[in-house]
Amino acid sequence: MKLSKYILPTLKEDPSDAFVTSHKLMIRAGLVRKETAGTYAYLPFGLKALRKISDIVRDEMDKTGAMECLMPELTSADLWKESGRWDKMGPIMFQIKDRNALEYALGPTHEEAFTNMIRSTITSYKELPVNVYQINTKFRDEIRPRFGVIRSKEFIMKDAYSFDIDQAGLDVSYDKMAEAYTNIFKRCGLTTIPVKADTGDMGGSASEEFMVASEVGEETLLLCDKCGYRANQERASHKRNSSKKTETPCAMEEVSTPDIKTIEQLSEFFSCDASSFLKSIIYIADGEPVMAIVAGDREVNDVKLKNHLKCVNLDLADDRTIFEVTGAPVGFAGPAGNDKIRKIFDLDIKNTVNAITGANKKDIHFKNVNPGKDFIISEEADIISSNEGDKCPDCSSEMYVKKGLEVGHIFKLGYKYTEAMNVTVLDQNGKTVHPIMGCYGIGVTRTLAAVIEQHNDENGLKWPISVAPYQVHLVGLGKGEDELTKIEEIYNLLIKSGLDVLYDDRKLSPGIKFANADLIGLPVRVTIGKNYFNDNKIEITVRKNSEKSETSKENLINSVKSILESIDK
RNA sequence: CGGGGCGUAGCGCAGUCCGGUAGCGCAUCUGGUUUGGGACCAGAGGGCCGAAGGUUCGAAUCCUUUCGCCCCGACCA
Repeated sequence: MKLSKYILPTLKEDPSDAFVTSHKLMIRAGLVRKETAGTYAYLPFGLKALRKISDIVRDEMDKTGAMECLMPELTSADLWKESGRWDKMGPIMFQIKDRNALEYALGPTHEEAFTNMIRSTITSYKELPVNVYQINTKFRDEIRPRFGVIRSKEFIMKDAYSFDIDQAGLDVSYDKMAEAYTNIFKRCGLTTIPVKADTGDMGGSASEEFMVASEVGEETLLLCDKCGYRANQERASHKRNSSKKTETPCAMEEVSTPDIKTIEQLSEFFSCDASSFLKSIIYIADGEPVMAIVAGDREVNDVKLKNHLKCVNLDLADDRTIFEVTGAPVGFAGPAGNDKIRKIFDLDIKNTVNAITGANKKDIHFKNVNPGKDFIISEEADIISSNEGDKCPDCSSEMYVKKGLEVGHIFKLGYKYTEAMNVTVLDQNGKTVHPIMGCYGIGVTRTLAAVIEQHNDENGLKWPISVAPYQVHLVGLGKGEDELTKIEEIYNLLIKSGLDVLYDDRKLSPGIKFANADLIGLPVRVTIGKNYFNDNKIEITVRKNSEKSETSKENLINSVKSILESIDK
């Protein structure tokens, strides 16, 4: 491809609306253009990289025996109503009507579509297991799209769904996907961390996320290097201290705490550590108020609480509700002397001694509050988030925290959809059974952004060869007809050898061409200039490490190919 | 949805406080000189100042409304 005829709108300056590296570079290097918030147009250069990624995904998926399909984007509301997600996922879906007022959703995911397809095509255990997938656009009405293509309203995803006759089969299908994912991300030049994750609204049992360590990551991971424990903060747990404090329990008494509400203010007022308090947070779980009680230095983990309550909606209660159920304004709630509300106690609470907590009266706290004496631990669960420094649940050594960007997610879904949508096959005994499902996603467009997050420097992109839009960047620095013809010869030579070449044939000064080559970051740069016209010397530069070498026209192809082979090793 | 910031040429920005009919850099086009790390000279094109309404003799600038974009939060297979 000749650059003079190529749409590659590179930018010298960072676009004003981009904040993260990948977003800036994707725009500066001419991969994408923003259409509006959360939607991007892929230009030729960006699409080429995207294709490289989807080709890798497709290749590895096909190797596992999975079959590529293509589901409609316009999905009937009936499908969603059947699974119960029309209302449940409502806000995230773009729900639309046709002229006859029939309802549709632009697919935010395709469990229903695939399940429906399988329902009408598979009838016997002999046909199982199957794994079907697609690489297709997803539409999600994100509350806040951000970071370029990392969180957008429209993005490309590879989603796969496995159907097995039993749990043992699902385990095999799941493991195959885990392996394929490891291969896929490795081939894309990404270092990923597989972590245990929450299954969220998807339901199901096991779930792993493939995370790329990144400052722009939206997830917090808890990691233990000693035993390899890796979990998303949403579901990470930690080993608790099992022993009770040795202090002698004292009698509970009221303390006047005018206008002192936050844990911070309380710590100062009582001059003691945040952990001495019982923090009582009021939530509304599917319309019912509940109180979550955790140590003052801890945060309630909404996901864990939601899972424990098995509720669909969990929100912080508004001020009025808080007043109604505690008899006090925000800041004075506590488990002691309040029997009206369902209370969930964190696992640590039973070991507290002489704690301080709200008295359910304005401007009053209790001190020397003790479980068993001043309140009963009616319901106990792990409802706090684990933090840096907490002890690993498996080996008790200290865990640390890293930010992660989710590029892939695999689930053991279970029977949720096959039951809800009544998918059945006949088993060996001629009995009607539901197949068991797994589902497996990869954010393809997000993976592209992740690759760029991991491969760049101050001058621009540094493509791994596997996803580079072109392998070779040919920079021609020729003047007259003669010289230009000689460069053209080299260009043709490179192309004939099967290499994918971008030839900068523009009439621009060398500085611009070099800066541009660095920006768009193709793995190998071949420079044809006066050294070639005078001494038959061709310069090869490796973008990744700036290593330069010289070769002749005769050895060019071999040199380039051997460099390409060695670079990413 | 809450809090903050911003919409002026393709891109990055100044001008807005203090009203007088729009400017800088880069990019683009023409001609010429240049050519191994973002060259130079001369010339040219390009903007209803996000939109609507209002105040005024006169609005990019003041007032009202509205739309959009970015950041933080809530949200998030």
